[in-house]
Amino acid sequence: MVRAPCCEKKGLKKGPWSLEEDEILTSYIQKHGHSNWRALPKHAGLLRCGKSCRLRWINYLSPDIKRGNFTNEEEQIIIQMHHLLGNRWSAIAAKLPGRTDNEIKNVWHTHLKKRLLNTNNNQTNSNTKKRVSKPKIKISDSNSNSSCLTQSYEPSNAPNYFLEMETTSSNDTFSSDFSLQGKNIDNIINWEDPEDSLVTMLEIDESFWSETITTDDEISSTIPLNTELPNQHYPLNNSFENFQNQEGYGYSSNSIVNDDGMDFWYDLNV
DNA sequence: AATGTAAGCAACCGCCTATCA
DNA sequence: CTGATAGGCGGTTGCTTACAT
Repeated sequence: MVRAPCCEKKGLKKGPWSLEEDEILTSYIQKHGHSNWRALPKHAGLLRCGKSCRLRWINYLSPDIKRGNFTNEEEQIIIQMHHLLGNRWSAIAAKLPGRTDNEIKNVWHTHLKKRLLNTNNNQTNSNTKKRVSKPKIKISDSNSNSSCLTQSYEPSNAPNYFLEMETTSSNDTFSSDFSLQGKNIDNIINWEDPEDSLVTMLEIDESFWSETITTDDEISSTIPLNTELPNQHYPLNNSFENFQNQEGYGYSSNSIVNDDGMDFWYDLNV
């Protein structure tokens, strides 16, 4: 049985919101909050479905929304987080306070994707023989010397680990997820919580976008199967499992292949 | 000035998961 | 355990505006 869309009730308005509707919704939420979106329009006197109200509030009316053009820094963050997370717009938005997933999605499709494609084409044209290395995600001991672009995340009471990423991929449909010899990175990193997250923003570094030749042999040793990960320090969540189910990607112990045939590696040195 | 085309963006649609009875 | 419901998410649509011819 297929559930009917919530907006199919007769008489519910669709399309752009009027100023009056905005004022009604804003006023109601400021007074009563939005604990129940489905019941909200009825109580507020709006001829909209709850989903529509929620979307309007979250994407436009909420006082937390930051308006205006994206800064270069914000765009770089989106680009890098997209390389890490793929089209997980809400997760990316969690790293950009005041920006909504919808807004980020729009910016990606209208600006950043084209920009990356152009950049990639220029690079390809300038050196067509250059092989693009496979993107590589590494988690390594913070005490080790590494020349890789390094993101430090050092939550209190946690061992010092670094998340490192090397990639030359500019594939606009690139999506990613990680598992570590059967242990997935989402069990280590709570992407949704900026307070507890191991991952803060990757530092912008020109080398991040440079093309390097990487052979499989260069990838350092992977974590032994019996290695204990410091899960006790990091809240578990099930986003990996959800993502896996939604996207249906196949993955093995240390490589992932997406629909476009792109694979990548990660390793964990402890 | 009129028309066609592209770009930008708000909003909708459908699916998924979490929750609860 | 099962089914219904609500909230959330990503993909997509379609309207509006800007720009080109």
